Amino acid sequence: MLLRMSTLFLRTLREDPADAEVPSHKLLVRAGYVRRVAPGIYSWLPLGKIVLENVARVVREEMNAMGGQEVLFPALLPREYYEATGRWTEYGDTLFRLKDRKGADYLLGPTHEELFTDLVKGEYSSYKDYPVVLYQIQTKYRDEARPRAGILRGREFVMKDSYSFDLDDDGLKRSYELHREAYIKMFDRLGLDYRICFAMSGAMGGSASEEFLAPCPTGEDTFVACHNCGYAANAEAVVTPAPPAVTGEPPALTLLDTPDTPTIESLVELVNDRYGLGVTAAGTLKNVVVKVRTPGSAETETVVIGVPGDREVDLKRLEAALSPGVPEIFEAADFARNPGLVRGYIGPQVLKKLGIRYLVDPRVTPGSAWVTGGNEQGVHAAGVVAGRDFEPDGTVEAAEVRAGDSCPRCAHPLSIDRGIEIGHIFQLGRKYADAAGLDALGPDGKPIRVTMGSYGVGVSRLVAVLAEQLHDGLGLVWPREVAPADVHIVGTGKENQIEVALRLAEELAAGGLRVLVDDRAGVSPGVKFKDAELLGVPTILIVGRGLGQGVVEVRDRVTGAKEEVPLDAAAERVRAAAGRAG
RNA sequence: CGGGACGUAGCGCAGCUUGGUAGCGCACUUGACUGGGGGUCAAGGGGUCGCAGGUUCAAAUCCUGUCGUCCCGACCA
Repeated sequence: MLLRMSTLFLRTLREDPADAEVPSHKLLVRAGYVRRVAPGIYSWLPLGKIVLENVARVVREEMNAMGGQEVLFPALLPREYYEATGRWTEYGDTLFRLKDRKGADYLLGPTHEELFTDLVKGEYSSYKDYPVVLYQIQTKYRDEARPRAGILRGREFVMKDSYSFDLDDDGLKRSYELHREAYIKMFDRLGLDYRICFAMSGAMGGSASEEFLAPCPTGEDTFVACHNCGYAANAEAVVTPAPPAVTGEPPALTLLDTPDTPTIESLVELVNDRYGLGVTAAGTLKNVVVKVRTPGSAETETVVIGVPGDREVDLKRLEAALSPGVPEIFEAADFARNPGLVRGYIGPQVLKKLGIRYLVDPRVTPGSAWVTGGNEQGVHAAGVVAGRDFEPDGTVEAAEVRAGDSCPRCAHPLSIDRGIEIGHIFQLGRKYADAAGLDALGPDGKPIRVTMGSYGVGVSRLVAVLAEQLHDGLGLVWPREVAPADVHIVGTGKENQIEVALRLAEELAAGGLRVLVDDRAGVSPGVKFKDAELLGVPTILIVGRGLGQGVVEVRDRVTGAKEEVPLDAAAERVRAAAGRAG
């Protein structure tokens, strides 16, 4: 492959685009890899397209190696497929919907569980056909509430999604493990820094699930990690270790006169000043009211969430815990309709009487005593004991996770970081097979319900994540496997440098190397160097002022190391750098 | 959904307060110089000032509406 800068469709930008915040977005636009078309929708220009294809190639190779077979479904889908599984309604506003000329409902696929399931059902009917793994690399559409960060979180993106079909749970586990290993191989090949985290299976239903997160300050996902036992989990999936139940004589319930205590801090201060109780914020029980909406239904259920007062409710965690229900804010009008709930002074003592479901943080163990609302303006209560003064309807993981919280596995303090989800694997189970009636005929002539796994990799997102993790002050720094070229040859000078650069380029390209050569006439050396650094090809070969002495310069984009090499040894030197010696 | 900011050349921005000739940098074209760090000089091309309505002799500028984009927030009892 030989790309000539003199004719390449490329324009680099000196300035950052105004709408870019994160490094990957700025650099991919500046380096001429992508251009914005609409919010969350981008065009891939020649160099960007090459990188995208390279990432897809790595993903494809590893999928094929683990036994996956590639298919391709349409992005444009009729409503009926998503009707059967209830996702036409469950998916909500995130689904891109459209109508054809007859007024029939269509959608742009956000994922393709239904299609895969239906395809297998149509073709396979015997237990002898299983197991099978199918995948596709395809454009997906999600009408995100707020697309942001350029390629990192778009409304149109390329994703590899695969599905495994097995006859029993052991088979599913095996398929899941195979994917896990394939993902490890592909992400290692891409040179990424990533963590495998326990995850929630979310709206997809199902059980075991892990996310591959690339640590990154601009990441949208929060995850915890234990440096003692290796436990790592998405914040939404972190399990709070429950302290043991409290035994012994419970304190008496007493009402406290607490005017003007709108915040937990003010409450703690006043209670300690006035009553000398010595409570901390963690000893108070904060009760948050939400409305929980079932997707596709107009009905909402009022639910009260109880968390220790020193912690906020993490809406993402709550949402994950209540899924597929969607929690909504309880507004003033809602309080007006529920006079039993006294804003700012809610205590769980009355909830049973009001018929309101009460879910508590796991720290609220049986027998534990709390300072909480007195259900009357200006009144709180102390010695409110779980199991005696109120009975929770269940526990919920809704409280925020903090650095230093105990690891659920070994009790070591957890660290907390941000990351970008690049892959997700999970054991779907039989949800979609049930919806589609996907059975295999067993050896005994009886149907076996198939069990499925679902596995995703954000292909276009990986391009942005690589840019995010691998760049410096000068520009992009691609790992060789996905770089737009193996070598970027710069010809600069007014003698015959460009001619020599082109000759070298042709020689290397003929030998199978992917070559980008800067053969632009009348462009100053500074500009060419800056462009080379911005574009991020791993090896830069400069044919410049040294040519008179018969030497050229080889630079390593990653380390910045420079080396003078005789002209006739240059090709061999570049091949060695590209791992293609000989 | 809520809050904030912004829509002026392909990109980044000024001009708007105080109405009257649409400007700067990058990019682009031509020429000369320069030739190892986004170089210099000169001459150019490129604009329905988001859209609609209004005020006015006159609107990028003032008023009303509308559309769009970006950022922040999404709950603190």
